[in-house]
Amino acid sequence: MMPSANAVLRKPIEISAEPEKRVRNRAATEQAILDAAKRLLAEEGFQNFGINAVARGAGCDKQLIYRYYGGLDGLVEAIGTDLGSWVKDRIPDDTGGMFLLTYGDLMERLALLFLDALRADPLMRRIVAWEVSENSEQVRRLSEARSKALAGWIERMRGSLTPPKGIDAVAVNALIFSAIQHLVLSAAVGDQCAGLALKTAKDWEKAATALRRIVRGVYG
Amino acid sequence: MMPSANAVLRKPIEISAEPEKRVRNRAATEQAILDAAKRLLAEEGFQNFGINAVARGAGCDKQLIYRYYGGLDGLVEAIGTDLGSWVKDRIPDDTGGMFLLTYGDLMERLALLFLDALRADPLMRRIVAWEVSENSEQVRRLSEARSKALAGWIERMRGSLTPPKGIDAVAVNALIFSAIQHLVLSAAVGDQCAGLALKTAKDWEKAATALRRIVRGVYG
DNA sequence: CTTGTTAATCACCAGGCGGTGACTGACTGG
DNA sequence: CCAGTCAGTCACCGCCTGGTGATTAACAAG
Repeated sequence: MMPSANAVLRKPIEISAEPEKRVRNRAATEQAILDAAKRLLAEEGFQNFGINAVARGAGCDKQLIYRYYGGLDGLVEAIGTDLGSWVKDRIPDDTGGMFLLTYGDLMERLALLFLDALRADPLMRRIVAWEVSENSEQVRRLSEARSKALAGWIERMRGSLTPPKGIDAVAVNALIFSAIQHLVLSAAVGDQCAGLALKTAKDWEKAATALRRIVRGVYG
Repeated sequence: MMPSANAVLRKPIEISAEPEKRVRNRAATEQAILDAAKRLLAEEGFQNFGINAVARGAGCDKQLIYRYYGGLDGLVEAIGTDLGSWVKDRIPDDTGGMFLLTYGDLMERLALLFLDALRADPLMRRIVAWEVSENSEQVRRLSEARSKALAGWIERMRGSLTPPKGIDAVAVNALIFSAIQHLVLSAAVGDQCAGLALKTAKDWEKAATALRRIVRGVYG
């Protein structure tokens, strides 16, 4: 049965400059799976996101995903847990040296920070798109984790500032953040949104100006 | 081989109160396919939208979809063509008896009309969600048809009104319509958006008020 | 060297998908 | 009456998906 030839065939595929393969290291494999899942979701979107694709991306057998995460659902939940630390890593927690005197100052800054953060994070964008496209249990949990982290961030930044009397800040802010999310998502797939080009830095500067104007319009 | 039993098996499944089946009517079949596609897309979303599902929904063989529409792409394009008439059917084209004196009056009315129209139209919502989730050729065409129809509607309603000087109306409006779209989409899947409940009529009234406030904030 | 544990893999399953070519059966014009 | 046209159906293909035992291989302890 040509054992030597068989051995050659069975040798794992060696991508060049990959000297040694980690073997029998559960923690590392778990991490590799989680990383692959996040990478895949960020790069390919949720459409072709499945057990097989993740396993392929992690370079391991899909069985391990069932073992270590209890299936795709558990894996998605693990991503959601990571999401809690997203805000911390991606969005500055201080005021950047400026003194925020009014609620309007605060919201302008938050809106612009959120805009940039979302633009820079493909994974987050895919999750937002996922949220408005599907209603499964897994995506609902993901959505919850995200909104909780975001609300926490806002609360932390808010300090003792309070919105102007007579304004439903929750509703207004929901609209403002909705605007940012849809704008960024739309730009990510087609470099434009409702006739507004969103490609060059100058385009984005215009969008930011409009956003500032809107925020200032409601909050002064 | 029990021909009689075979005949029974081959008899088409009769759903009760379906007395006669349309036979050999191409135009009707084409329409049935298109209707099934729109219905499926509206009810199930783009995730499980495929040749087999549409054929099943239309109660005909998928081969006919290839023949009459040249495949899924052509079918989607047919949906896009229909989209042009959406605005006409769904959103009033007149000013509802009110005189719009300012650009702010106009945009407030447009925003509220668009909000209600989108809330009432599941197909449109699915298409919007699709737009921000995928980048294929078919969805790009769909997106284009939609945005063109929308832009035309706005242009028609605008009349001779012009935005205030010094305001980038394109950018501002893109943000406003983005806000509406994301809000409605978010509500459609989870009855809320960024902590704002969107279930009861009262909830929506709050959202509409906030929207009015935002529009008035920028356009006066 | 043997035994047990556990990381990791393999082989296989049913079922759905998009897609294609051959077929049936009704109507129609010569 | 017969041949052509055309709506509609069927059977099949290869591929991929999610999911499940059974199996192999590395390592540590006795």
